[in-house]
Amino acid sequence: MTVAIHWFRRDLRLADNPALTHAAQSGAVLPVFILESDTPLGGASRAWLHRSLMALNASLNGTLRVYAGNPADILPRLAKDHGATTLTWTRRYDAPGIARDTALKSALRDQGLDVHSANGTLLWEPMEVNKSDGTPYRVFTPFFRKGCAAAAPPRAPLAWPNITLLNAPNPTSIDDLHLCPTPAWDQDVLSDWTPGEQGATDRLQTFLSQGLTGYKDGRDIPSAPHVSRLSPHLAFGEISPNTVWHTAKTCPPSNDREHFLSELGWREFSYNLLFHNPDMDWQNLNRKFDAFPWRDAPEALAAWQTGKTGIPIVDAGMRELWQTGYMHNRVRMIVASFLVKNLLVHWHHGLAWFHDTLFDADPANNPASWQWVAGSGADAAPYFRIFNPVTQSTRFDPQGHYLRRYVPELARLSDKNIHAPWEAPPEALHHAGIALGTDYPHPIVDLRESRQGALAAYDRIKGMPV
DNA sequence: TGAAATGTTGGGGCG
DNA sequence: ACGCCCCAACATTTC
Repeated sequence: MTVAIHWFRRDLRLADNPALTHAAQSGAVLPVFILESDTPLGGASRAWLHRSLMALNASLNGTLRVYAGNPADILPRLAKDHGATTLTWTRRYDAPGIARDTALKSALRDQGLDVHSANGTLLWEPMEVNKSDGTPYRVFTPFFRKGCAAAAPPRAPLAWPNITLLNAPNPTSIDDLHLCPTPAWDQDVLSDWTPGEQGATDRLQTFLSQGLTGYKDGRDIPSAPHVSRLSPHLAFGEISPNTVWHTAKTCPPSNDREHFLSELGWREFSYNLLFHNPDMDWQNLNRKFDAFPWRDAPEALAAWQTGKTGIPIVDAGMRELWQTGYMHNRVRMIVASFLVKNLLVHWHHGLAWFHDTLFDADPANNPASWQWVAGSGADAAPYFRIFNPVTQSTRFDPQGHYLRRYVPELARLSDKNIHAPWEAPPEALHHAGIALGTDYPHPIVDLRESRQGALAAYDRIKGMPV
C-alpha cells in the first residue's frame, strides 16, 4: 500500500477535512504536525494547541508525529524515510505561509511526490470573492450580501473519512514541543474549555440548541449565553466553518440564524482582507493613519492589560481575558476602543496582547478587528467611531451581572452606580465598602476629555490624501 | 457592530 | 381657564 503524509496545521480534525480525506484515499496515512517558528504563537494559543494535539493524537490512535522546526527540512526527509508518494495539507492565506508552501510544494514535486493542497478553513476562498471589476471588497455588507452570495455556495461537509493509518512506531511526543506553560496556569484557565474536535462539536450542538434563539440581540449581552464560543475551535480548525454553516442551516430559518451565519461571514471577510493585504498585522489599511499621533504610554498600557483602568467594563473585559483566555465580543470592542481612542495607544499593542492571551488568537480576525476599531481598517462608518464605555456598560450590562463577576470589589455598588463608580455619591461608595484609589482605581483618564483628544488627533489626519 | 448636540413634543406645576 | 416654564422622553442631525 502506498503512503500518504497529511501535514496538519490549523485543521486539527478528522471530519470534513478535504486534504486529509484526499490523503486517506491515496494510501496509508502518516499524520504529521510541525511547530513552526516563523509565526510564533501566543502563550494561550500554545496551551490550547497542546490539548488539541493530544485530542487529535488520541483520535489517530497515537500515530500523530510532531516536530518542531522547518517543514522544508522535515517533510522531504519524512517522505523519503517512509516511501510516501502523496503529501497533503490545508491551505493557509497569510503571505509568509503561502510563500513557504509554494516553495515547499515545488521542492516536494521535484522529489517526485504528489502534493495536494485543499481549502479546509474557509467557506469561500479569497480568490473566489471579488467585486465585478475584479478588485477585492473593502466593506463587509456588500462583501457578504453580494460577493459571497454570488459565489458557489459553501461546500457541504464531507462524510467521515475511512482512514487507514500507517502502522509504524511513533518516536515523537507532544510533550517535547513544550507547549504547556510554566508555571502551569493552563489548568484553571482552560477549565471551561475542551480543546479538540469532540469539544468543538459539542460546543456547536450546545449553542444551536440553547443559545441560537435570541442570538441577534442576546449576542450583545456579555452575561448572556447567546454567543457560540466556537472561536478557538475554529481558529485551530477543530471544526470546519462548513460544518458550522450547514448544521446551523438545519435550524428553522430566523433572524437569529441569519445573524449567526453573518458572523461566520465576518470571519471570511477578515481572511479576504488578509489575503489581499498580507501586511495587515502591522500596516494600516488606511495609510493616512500612518500619521496618527499615537502616544507612548507604557503605564496606561499596563493598566489596560491588567484590568486596572478604573473603568469597570474595561477592567471586567481585560480580567475575563486573563482569567479565561476569552472575551465576549461586545466587550472586545469596548476595551479596544478604550485603548486606541481614549488612551491613544497604538493598536499594535492591543493586537500583541490579544495574540498572546486569547485562545482564539487568529491571524486574520485579530488584525482585521483591531484595525476596524482603530478606524484604520475596513469600516464603512463615515465618522470617527468612539465608544463610551459607560454608555456601553449601561446598555449591555444594565444589571451589572458581568461587572460583578469580573470586578468583584465593586459588587456591592447599586446597578446605577456600578458602571461609573467615580460618579457615585460618597455615601454610596462608603456603603459599598469602596475607597476609590485604594480598593479600586480612579479612572486613568477622563472619558470626556480623552474623547475630545481622540477627535483632535483624528482631525490632524482626516484631511490627508489616502 | 456610536455618541453627543440639537430639535420636538407633551405633561405637570404654578402664577 | 390660560399662558409660561421646566424637563423628561423621544427624534433628528452632525461629527
